[in-house]
Amino acid sequence: MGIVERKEREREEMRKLILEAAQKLFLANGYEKVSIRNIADEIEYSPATIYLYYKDKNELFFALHQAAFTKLIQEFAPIAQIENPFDKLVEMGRLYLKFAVANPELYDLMFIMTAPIDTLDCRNDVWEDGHHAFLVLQNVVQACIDMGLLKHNDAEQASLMIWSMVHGIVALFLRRRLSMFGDDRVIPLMEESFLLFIKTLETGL
Amino acid sequence: MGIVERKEREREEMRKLILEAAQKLFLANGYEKVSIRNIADEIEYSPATIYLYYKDKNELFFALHQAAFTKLIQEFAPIAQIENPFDKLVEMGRLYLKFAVANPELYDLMFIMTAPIDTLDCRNDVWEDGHHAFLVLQNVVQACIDMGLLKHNDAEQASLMIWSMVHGIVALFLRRRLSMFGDDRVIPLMEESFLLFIKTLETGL
DNA sequence: CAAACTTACTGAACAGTGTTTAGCAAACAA
DNA sequence: TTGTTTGCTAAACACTGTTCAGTAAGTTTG
Repeated sequence: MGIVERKEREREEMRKLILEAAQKLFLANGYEKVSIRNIADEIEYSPATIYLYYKDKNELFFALHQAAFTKLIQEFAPIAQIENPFDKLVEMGRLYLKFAVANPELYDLMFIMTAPIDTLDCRNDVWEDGHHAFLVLQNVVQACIDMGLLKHNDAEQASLMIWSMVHGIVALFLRRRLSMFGDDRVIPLMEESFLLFIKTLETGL
Repeated sequence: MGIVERKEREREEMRKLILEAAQKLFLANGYEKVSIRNIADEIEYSPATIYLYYKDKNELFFALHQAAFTKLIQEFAPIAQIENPFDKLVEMGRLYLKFAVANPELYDLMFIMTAPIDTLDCRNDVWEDGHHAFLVLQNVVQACIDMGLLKHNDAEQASLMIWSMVHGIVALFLRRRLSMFGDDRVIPLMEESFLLFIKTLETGL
């Protein structure tokens, strides 16, 4: 009686098929131009079918947002090799920036768009992916404090400040609020601002 | 022959009527639920009429975004009284944060939504409102440098770093990425993070 | 004043959106 | 071979932004 197991498996495959089609269209055209009908066309099913596997578009976006988090975490793997926690912190920031610039749509989905978060809100769920990622940062900051590399002793506060700065520059860039600096200067300026921030952590501005 | 003048005046009044109706609905229901038809209903005109005064929805959003900037600048007026440029900088940050928390939809329109910026892009225009606001910050930072209150000597870089941090915390909050801290802790945490940032500017983290 | 022209506005349509539902055919269980 | 469940879809609903032909009023001209 392996039928229910097979059904379960088929169901998961269908969810994956939808998700990957959505991801493909999403990365190719940007999230604004991805409609349920587009995705349905892509996988050669009716639009209504998608609703048998995902409650609504927000839930689909939430699943995409989760996939983006696993990608970010993968790209963070190399930092485990770094001994010094402050160097680790700096490299985390650099990789975070790099990820955002290389995957603007994914970053948007993870940290700017409200769509994925809306499903959490209406399910009274917590944002586990985000919380987990924040705790990774907080642990590194705590390690810095423990080794006397940072004098401020509240790791949570310090982590929020650091995340805010890095997110800030990325968010301004992705939502085209740095256009006044000119297209050719923006990316270098972002990097310089990040480096200046690191220097400021060490010795003040 | 004051007819063309009167017509011009009536045109401006109509633009204002549309803008204020849009603003009202916008602040009451959030931008996602404001449609051209809603606005048309509000002012008791046909939806098509709105297109005689604004090219498209983005242009209307751009006009709203401009109005929000004049509001922000108004709220920044008191900082002119402050002598010490570093105190000025701190107060600017505080007012910026306050504005964002008090007017989340306006802040979103100014610094997060892409809609208003899209009209600039397709007109090959520059973001004057944003650039002007940034220069206000940059001037204060430059004054700090000139008085030896900040040691880093590139005011543009330093300003971008400061703006990024403050925008970052606001953007994370407005897009509900700080939910893990609990509704009651978020606002205090934001303020603490900001104060920690100021302290970091002075002496490092 | 009447005719010609201009302007301001609108009803209706177009092409799209997310989402729901009734119904149908195939797969399964009895 | 029945009866039941499952997977899927066509069609519709209620929206969205936007365009355009047509109308009625305002304005200018003869």
